[in-house]
Amino acid sequence: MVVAVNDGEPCLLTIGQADTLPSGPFALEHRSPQSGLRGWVEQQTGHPLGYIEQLYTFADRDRVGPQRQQRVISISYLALTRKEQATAAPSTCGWQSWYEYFPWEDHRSGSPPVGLDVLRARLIEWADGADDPARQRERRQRVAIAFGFDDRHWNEELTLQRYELLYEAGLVEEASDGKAAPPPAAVSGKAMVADHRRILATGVTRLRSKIKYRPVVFELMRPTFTLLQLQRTVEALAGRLIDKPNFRRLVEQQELVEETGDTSVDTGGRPAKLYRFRRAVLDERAFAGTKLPMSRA
Amino acid sequence: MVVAVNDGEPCLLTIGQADTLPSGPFALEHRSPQSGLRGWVEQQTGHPLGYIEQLYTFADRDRVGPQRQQRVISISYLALTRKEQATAAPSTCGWQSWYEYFPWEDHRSGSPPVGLDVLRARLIEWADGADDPARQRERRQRVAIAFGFDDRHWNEELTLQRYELLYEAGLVEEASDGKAAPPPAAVSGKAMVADHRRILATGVTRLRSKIKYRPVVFELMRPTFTLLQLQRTVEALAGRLIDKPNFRRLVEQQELVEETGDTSVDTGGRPAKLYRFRRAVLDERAFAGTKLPMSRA
DNA sequence: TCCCATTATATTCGATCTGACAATAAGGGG
DNA sequence: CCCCTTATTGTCAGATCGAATATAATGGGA
Repeated sequence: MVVAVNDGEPCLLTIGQADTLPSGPFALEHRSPQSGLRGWVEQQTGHPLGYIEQLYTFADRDRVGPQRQQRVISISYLALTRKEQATAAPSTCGWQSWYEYFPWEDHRSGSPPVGLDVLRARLIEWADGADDPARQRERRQRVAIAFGFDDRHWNEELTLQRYELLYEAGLVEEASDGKAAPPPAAVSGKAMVADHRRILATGVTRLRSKIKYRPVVFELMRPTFTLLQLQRTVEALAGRLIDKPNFRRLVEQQELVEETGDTSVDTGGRPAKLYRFRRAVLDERAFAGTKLPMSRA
Repeated sequence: MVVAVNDGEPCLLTIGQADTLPSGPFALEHRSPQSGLRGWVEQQTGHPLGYIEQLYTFADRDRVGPQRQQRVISISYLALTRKEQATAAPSTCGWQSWYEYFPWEDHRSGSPPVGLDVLRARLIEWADGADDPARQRERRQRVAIAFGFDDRHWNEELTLQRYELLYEAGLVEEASDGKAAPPPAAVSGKAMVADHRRILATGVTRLRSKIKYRPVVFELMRPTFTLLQLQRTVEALAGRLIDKPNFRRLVEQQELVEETGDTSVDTGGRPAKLYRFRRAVLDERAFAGTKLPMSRA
């Protein structure tokens, strides 16, 4: 799964009918699958992959086809890059906004995305269709948490849980069992081959979580950028709006960026200072998770 | 990597001369390696694995031996269980404190572990032995961050980084290149077969991070426990002390536990209330990472 | 030229959280 | 009944966070 953000849209590299993630067998000439992936993508996009991370390894029997008596092992990766370079890429691959596959995940407009109410209604329908009342309550609760019902807040990090719920409820095309038709693609999103959309959901979840404690966003930025551009990129990934002054405060007090001295020729209004990522922070600081109530030193 | 905590010691299941992690080839009769692992460990320990998580998949050429022209794929897992059940386990496997392999990681005594000063000295030596001054500074900084020099605080989540630094500096047995002898095992820890100690370091890092945002500790607890026992378990994993009142506040305000009504027949002092894990929280709440400066809803 | 729309940047404020520490409660043993 | 030990509760200052306000710099139009 190769991700880039341009013009405020989080995009993903696809092949085929925009329904397949780039993939291939390991070639033995590479030392690791990582380096194989890197070479392949750099050739395709003309841009180096700044960041690669393993997502998950699938080794289940019966994953590919129904009754193959052979185990296929697939290692999925998450990679970050930029797509600006208009390279003469083969027409077999292209960039797609990832919200085409998950329309319900884009909350940047301030209001819920179109179709989310439809999904909610059908999810409640599904929950109420459970066998016994206990299971009904349990389903309703899961749906309420994942999709932010009642007084609960929307949690952008639950992308995978949401996709799994929709799958379980038969509301995405991949899970259509013939019983009930899923909603139109504008609501339930574009389907992908095999379990590729699930891998995508895993990657989105991982990335939305990761940007909060490691400075990986900068892999998606141009060498210099304004703070608003940086914010828009984070918003694109998170799928929700961020408070501008607070975002600036956060970035500045962590000393993640430094001014270049230049200002941006922008789209109107006061010119914005240009910044660059301070790569030194990667050496200066350790970026780790959250905290625990510590004891006296 | 199978982890349990008993009597305040974080333990790990080993085979061989306590230098090998349990492992085996996938059997085709299992649907997934996960279920194969589960069955195998349950048979060995007599206790169900409460939690399994994939750690990392190694698929590099040359990982096993120097010049095998065959790719071996290893999927490593982290699993949590309890070891109380004195099962008639085969003598081939046993439990070892994980601090036997990482003595420098145990900061629960309040003071730095014995031997850490030796490692620090030799690490600085290694840093100063770099080719050019720039590389020297870079090494010193990495060492200072990972091992908490100067005014920097000890960060328990950097276990993997620390092990990798020690490896790079040739201070662990696995990395001995014949040049300089690593410190004695009491300082540099017990070595393991192949890269098993690196996998272990990965697992420790992951677990130390995970306990902070997901309630996985309870997989290591008995059905009922006192808050101090819970705290001691977390401390065992984190390798550092926790403030008691603050820990209690954290656990209670998140409603992770409920009183059983009983009190513990304890080792002296006021009896402690017994608690049990509220499994319902897993359904009630979503446990996700940290926060981002959000916008007005 | 001056005003205004637009966007950037700086500052403030109250609520909440966190680390640190003090105080009180409830047992057992001498 | 005193005292030791551990459990439990409470307090308090500083940091952090979400929210909102105030000021600055540009271009465009009256």
